[in-house]
Amino acid sequence: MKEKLIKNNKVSLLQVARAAGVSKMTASRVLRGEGGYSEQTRTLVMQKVDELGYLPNRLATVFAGDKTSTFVGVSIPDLGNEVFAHVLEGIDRKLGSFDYQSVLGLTQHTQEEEESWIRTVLSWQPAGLILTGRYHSKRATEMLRNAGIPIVEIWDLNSSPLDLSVGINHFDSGFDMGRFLIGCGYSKIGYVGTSHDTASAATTRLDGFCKAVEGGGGQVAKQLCLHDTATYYPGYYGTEQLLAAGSGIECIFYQNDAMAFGGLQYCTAQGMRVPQDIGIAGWGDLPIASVLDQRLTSMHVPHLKLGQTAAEMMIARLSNEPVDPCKDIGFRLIPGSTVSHPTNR
Amino acid sequence: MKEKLIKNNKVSLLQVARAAGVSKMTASRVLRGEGGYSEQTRTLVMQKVDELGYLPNRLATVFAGDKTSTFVGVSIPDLGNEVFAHVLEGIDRKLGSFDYQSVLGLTQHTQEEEESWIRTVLSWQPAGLILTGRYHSKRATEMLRNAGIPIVEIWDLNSSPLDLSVGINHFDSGFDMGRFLIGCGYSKIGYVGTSHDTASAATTRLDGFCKAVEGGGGQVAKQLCLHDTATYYPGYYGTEQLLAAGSGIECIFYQNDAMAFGGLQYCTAQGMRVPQDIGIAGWGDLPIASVLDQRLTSMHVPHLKLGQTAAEMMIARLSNEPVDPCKDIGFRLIPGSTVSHPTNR
DNA sequence: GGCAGTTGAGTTACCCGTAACGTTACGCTA
DNA sequence: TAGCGTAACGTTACGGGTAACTCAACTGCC
Repeated sequence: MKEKLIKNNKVSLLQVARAAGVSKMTASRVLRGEGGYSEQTRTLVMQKVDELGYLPNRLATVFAGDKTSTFVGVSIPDLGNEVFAHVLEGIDRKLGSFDYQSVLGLTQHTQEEEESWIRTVLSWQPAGLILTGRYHSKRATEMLRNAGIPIVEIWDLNSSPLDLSVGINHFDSGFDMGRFLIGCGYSKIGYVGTSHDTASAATTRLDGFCKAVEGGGGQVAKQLCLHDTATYYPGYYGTEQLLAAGSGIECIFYQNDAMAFGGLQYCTAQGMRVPQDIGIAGWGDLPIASVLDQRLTSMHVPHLKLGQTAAEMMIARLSNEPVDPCKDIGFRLIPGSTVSHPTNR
Repeated sequence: MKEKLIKNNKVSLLQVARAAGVSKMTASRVLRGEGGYSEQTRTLVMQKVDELGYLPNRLATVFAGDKTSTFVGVSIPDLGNEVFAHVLEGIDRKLGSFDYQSVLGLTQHTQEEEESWIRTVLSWQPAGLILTGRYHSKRATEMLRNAGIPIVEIWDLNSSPLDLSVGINHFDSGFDMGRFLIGCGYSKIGYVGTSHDTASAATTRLDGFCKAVEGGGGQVAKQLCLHDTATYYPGYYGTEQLLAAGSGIECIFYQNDAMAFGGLQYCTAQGMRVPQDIGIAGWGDLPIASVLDQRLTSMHVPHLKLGQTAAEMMIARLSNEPVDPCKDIGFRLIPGSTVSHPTNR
């Protein structure tokens, strides 16, 4: 790119104004359409804008006005997990329609990554932040409190959020699934997931699940937390590992539907019948479930809507409209046919 | 947030300097660690930084230095399609490790969205742009040329890029798949996809595919381009539509593996055997393929690596290192077992 | 003819950090 | 003790746009 040589070819407002034979201020007024100029002047200025290919410098605007930008920082653990890709899609589409831009941060499920990302992104004077999860490092929390900008914590419902929160109660969703599986007559149940972090929604879910199972007289015979991403293949080999011990597990609960599908495939490949020989339950109700010949037992969570809602709350706050600080987006159990229902017995 | 009332609580360098009893410049030098101060001064300034919770304002830095920011604009068509989620993940991880941030733009496959996003994002003085696809509106192209920043066009390999390009030759990948299927002995082949845009990689792929099939004496009997997202369920019902006509189609090529899996499920549900009764070929080699009991015929494309490479090229350019302007990331045909091979006949 | 009101345009200060240069103070040498 | 070098720090200008203010020219009305 030879243009780099002329790197100061950025056309500024002053140059437009000069070309049009007016002052910087007049040009600025025309650009902002706030009146105080003649139609003739307007036409002339706009013509020069076109001719010179002037693009406003928003940094200068923010800088001058002591305002915030139109950036919204969005932290997401990872995109290999379809769930979060959908959440992000919901966020960015909604933000975009209000002329805000997402500044992405993939925090890889670690608080250190999150803290360092928060520090960086705050230095860009964002209009607000949307963070996945409710657990942040001490220094991060401090920075967030002092930032003086709207903050939406998503995914994990937080009854005492830093500012705003939208998500679901993961403990309850795990609990409900546990109770449901107990109700189906299972007593020895396994779990396959990937989270090895105590401060994560998946862990909270598992806690709720265990509580319900144990409270219902069952037993979470084995919990497998793989060091891997929560997708198909880990579900497959995780199931293999889980069942290898031969501990008489009757049903497996997975961290999400992708893993559950992996597990389903493993079981089928081994000649096991689902649900007669083993029960399979997923979580999240991912799109893949729509084409399986069995309805996967799962927990429906409106991912896209969750993202949209987070963005809407952010925008409401930015527009100084009243916002309910805590929003439970809800979940819904899908009984499906990959576990055996008592009525079928 | 009551803090909004004190919205000017932003601590500036001047305040730190005053608190430490030094000049702004001294404080600045300490912060940048470029020497020219005593150890005593350094300690004092850093202490005040901590006390006051000072966070640098990077807008001011960029503004002052006439430099570019550490933003990289990244345009992606949509995230519902797993393929692009992986590409984005590759990009953001790599950029992040070099302290650059992605500013996301979901362009929904339209040039108008892209143009408007480019205009906005350029006004933030990004360090560079990564764009999906090689087709841009006239005005967008103009803006990009005048921007004077590195631009990486990804996905669709572009032999004469605006600046840099990395991707694959979609025509060839379609052509290879077409030739392969013809070699398998198929002659009446169908296609199911979602793209209704002539300026898209999927369309280019289909063109290559048709050319190979027709050149090989076969026939692309029916092409279905749904107005939907390229995921599982459209693959399912698209297959239903395609086969409803009863035109004797022997094999179906899909826009990607997710759609192919949807199609596979439809066919199986209808009692058809794959590949004996019908052949199924996908594209992209998505993770789901790793757990199917049949190896899905597909085209492997290193999505994550594509994203990483794009980010690496961007960083090289930004560091003034030499970069090969065109990089073919390549693809690899996966014969799989969902089409009947001549050797098996 | 004088004055208020309107319209267009110019002036200045400011936002925050950085580069370039100017100033001060101190220690060393002759 | 004058002279000089240099470490340490201060001062100033700048960048692009905005807000608030001033100023000039022209209109219309009494």
